[in-house]
Amino acid sequence: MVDSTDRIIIKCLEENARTSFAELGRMVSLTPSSVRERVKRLEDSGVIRKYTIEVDSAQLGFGMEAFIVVKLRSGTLKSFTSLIDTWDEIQEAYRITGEHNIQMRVVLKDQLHLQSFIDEMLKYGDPTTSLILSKVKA
Amino acid sequence: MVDSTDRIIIKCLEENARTSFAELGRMVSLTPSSVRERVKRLEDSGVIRKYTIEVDSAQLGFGMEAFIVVKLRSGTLKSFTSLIDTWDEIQEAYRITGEHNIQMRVVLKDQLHLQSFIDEMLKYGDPTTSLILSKVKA
DNA sequence: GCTGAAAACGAACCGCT
DNA sequence: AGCGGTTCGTTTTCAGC
Repeated sequence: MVDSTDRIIIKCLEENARTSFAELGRMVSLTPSSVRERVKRLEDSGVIRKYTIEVDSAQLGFGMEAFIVVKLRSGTLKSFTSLIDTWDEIQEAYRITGEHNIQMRVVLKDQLHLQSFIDEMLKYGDPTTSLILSKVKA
Repeated sequence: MVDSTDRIIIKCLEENARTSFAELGRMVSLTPSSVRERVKRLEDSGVIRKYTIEVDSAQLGFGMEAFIVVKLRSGTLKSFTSLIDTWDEIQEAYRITGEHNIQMRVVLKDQLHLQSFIDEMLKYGDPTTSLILSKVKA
């Protein structure tokens, strides 16, 4: 379903999601029309989930970034996941295996903000916080 | 430096990084030229780090996704970080505070692949793995 | 699945305010 | 910072292979 040409296109779009079909075509020796058809297929089949940007949240006033894993108390999973969209601090969240049930990456203004967010998490389970010092890859 | 108009533009681009300047202009009541200038400023100042896509790695043959945190042995940090770009499994990696030094998200073909990757990590420190069950947000 | 051509649209550039 | 005009490139669509 996904051939080597598609894989090149995907890699280019991972590098720069605004690459034109014309330029993608130059990379894979196809016309813009053909590339367009392939990209459409990749979108429709869900291989390409989303076109997005990576943002420096520090410059938006969120100088603190952290991973928080939560061990939810029994019975709180459903209410927790239904609330997850309401917490703006959460950039991404995953259900995971192991000691904890949820892993999240959060952005926060400062220590006080972190404290209040942890307090919120304590309503549902047992959170463990690791501050992010720097991004080492991608 | 970043006003409320910029914030709207950023949010739109997070939703769809291929939104045209023309359409962004409609959202914030500015001409395409003005939006272009703002976006350029956001790029140059590093607020917008990258235009990228989110991909369904399962459909690319990597059916297993995991978070791995590593507690590096003393002295191995530098060699580890210099090698980080050579491991294709690692989608993103961060230096973090706490018990472990490195947090990564990795994609893998299957259990055997996971095993060999963990073996690789064992050369540098003590890895702990949590499989990703599903993405709950964003 | 890929191509090529036409029409529509958007991006880039620049002078102006 | 924002605007509008020109030019140029890109996207879209579609008939044809």
